[in-house]
Amino acid sequence: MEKLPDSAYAVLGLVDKLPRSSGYDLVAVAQQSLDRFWPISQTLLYRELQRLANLGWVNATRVAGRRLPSKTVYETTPVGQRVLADWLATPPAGVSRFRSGFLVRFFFSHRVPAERLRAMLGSYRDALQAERDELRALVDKLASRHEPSARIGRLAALHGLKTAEARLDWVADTVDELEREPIE
Amino acid sequence: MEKLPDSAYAVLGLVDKLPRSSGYDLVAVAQQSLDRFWPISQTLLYRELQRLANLGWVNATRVAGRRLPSKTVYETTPVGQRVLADWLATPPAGVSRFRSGFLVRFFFSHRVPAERLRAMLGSYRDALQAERDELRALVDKLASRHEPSARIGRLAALHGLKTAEARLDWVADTVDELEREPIE
DNA sequence: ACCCTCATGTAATCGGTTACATGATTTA
DNA sequence: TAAATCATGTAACCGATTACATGAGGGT
Repeated sequence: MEKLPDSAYAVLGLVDKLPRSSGYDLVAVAQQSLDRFWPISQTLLYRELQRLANLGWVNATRVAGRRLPSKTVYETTPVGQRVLADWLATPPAGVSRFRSGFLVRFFFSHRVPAERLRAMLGSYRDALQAERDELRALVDKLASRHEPSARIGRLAALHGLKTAEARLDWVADTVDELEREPIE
Repeated sequence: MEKLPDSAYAVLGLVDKLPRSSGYDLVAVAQQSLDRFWPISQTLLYRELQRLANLGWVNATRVAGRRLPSKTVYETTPVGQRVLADWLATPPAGVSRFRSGFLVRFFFSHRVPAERLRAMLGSYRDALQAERDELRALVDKLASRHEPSARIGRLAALHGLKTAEARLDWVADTVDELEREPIE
């Protein structure tokens, strides 16, 4: 059994979650929800859709539109559903590889004048606050709905919210410490 | 001015931070420190080193070793230092794109039996705890040292520590909620 | 003799992004 | 008739990883 990139399974999951959706629809969904913790570009999504169809994990059905342009809709096959279940059960390889544009800069900020360092921390805080506010709004919005997917979405958003809040605390602490004891 | 990937500047930063180090040394440093928030593989590091030398941002000096094999050591040029300072001052593009193998699975866990879901959360918690313990140890180790680089390293580690702790809280809350109100 | 550390690379592949192209249909 | 939405793609590139190759010197 060949091992595909996680993005392939993510697309499989999307198809399973929203059966009989077009690629176009799935792109929109991916951009709104999944994008925060597993970005998938439009091109990639279509490519994976092709692959999944070739593997027989999803069925592609052409639907002639009477008013809207005709489209292809997808749904998972029994095989696809089993593969998806298997993938969900395998723990992700290693810890989450995350790349932080802020931290990599911060790490090299020896020699950076204190004032600049404060500015860096400031714009990081701004970005975090924006993210926190968005996620807070999303959590609130989903709190009123009780279907499984809404609950899961809310919990995923909460994960991001807690993360952002913790990092905002870190920024505050760090600013304090650097004020009390500037570096060099 | 051409725009290079952040990894190029990260390597430039490494050279600047540890002047007259060999590629081999820098690989080791990158693997230990930078790896958590900006992984750079050995191959990539050597490639970027080449590029930086060609650009004149670092000087490469061949050092014949009498006992150890000869090596090439690097140091930033004045131009390189200015470029590095500029890069440090530019805020990172967008928010940090992070990919979570756990969250992407969790997001598709509709239909996953409650027991499995608990197992997923459990192994996520294990990974987080391991990360938290490592970072805690690193923070403690660096707390005793007061040079700029140790302080920055400690603060960067604290960033990861706080993040891991917040996520562990999230796991606990989520396990509670799913116990009180299972999904479907 | 053999393995470990030091030291630096090449080759192949791939996952993913950016930019662009196309065309139909609906709405203003 | 012009813009917006729906819908799907191609081409090119690139950053990064994996796997492998090589060789010298020191330690057991």
